[in-house]
Amino acid sequence: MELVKIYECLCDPTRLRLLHVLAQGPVCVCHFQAVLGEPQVKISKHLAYLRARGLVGSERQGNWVIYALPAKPSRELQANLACLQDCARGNPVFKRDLARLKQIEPSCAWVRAGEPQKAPGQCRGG
Amino acid sequence: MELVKIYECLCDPTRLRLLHVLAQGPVCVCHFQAVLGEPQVKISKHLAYLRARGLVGSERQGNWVIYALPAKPSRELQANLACLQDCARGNPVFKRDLARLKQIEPSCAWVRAGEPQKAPGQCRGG
DNA sequence: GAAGCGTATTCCTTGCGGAGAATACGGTTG
DNA sequence: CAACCGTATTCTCCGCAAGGAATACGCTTC
Repeated sequence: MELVKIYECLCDPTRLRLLHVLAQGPVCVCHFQAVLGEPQVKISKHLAYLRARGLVGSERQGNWVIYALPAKPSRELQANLACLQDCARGNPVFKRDLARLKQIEPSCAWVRAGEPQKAPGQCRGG
Repeated sequence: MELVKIYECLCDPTRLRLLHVLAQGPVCVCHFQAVLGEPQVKISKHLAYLRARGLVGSERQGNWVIYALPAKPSRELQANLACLQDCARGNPVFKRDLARLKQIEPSCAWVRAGEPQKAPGQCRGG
């Protein structure tokens, strides 16, 4: 059952936060580090887990790797991502993640636009 | 996060089927055996897993133990159970379970009514 | 109270996932 | 090409969950 694989991806708090943030749009690994406040290995491994199961896709842009939700998620995935968004409302952890994402956002507008990066500058939102 | 516990319960095919069937109403263990076609140990252990995490409740009636979804599920649980019902539509495994449940149903109307069992008779739907 | 039924709990083995440390990789910059 | 950055992949340890076999439990019946 594909459903089970989806739930396996959802049954870890870190992955839940990653997917919740990704619902806002593509994000690179170092931003995930800043937003979640978790070490790079942890972020990277959970993203690999999600990618291996088709819940996210990735694309390299220079040094950075941008992750995004699939363009055409399956019906099951779509339903569960929507459910997650719904359940996340009111949860302080998820809200804090979004707040941090907003703070960082301006420094990576090019990610959203899909343009190649211009300045080598810092990726971490600071 | 309570959400994670819910997803941990959902990431096994047997438990998914149990919960899906339970959405139709209370069911006793031996009916689960008949409906899912799985051995008693397996059913019983997965039900214990769900009960320990508050996803189901149980009540003894003579020799039988009847399981049911909680009367007042949390918002998260409610949302995810609804999502599961939605995703289950069109899935042959889930459909087959419901079909078997319908066949058995007449033999355990007393379960639904909450009455104590009358005849000792066979519990397995046959 | 002994036998029978339905259900739960051990015990064991197996495999997978999580975490951290160290290291390897690909790409960019001088 | 050397140095550096961002990211990925090892490796090892540990805990938990799944499965099956055997057994224990609670309740009913005779």
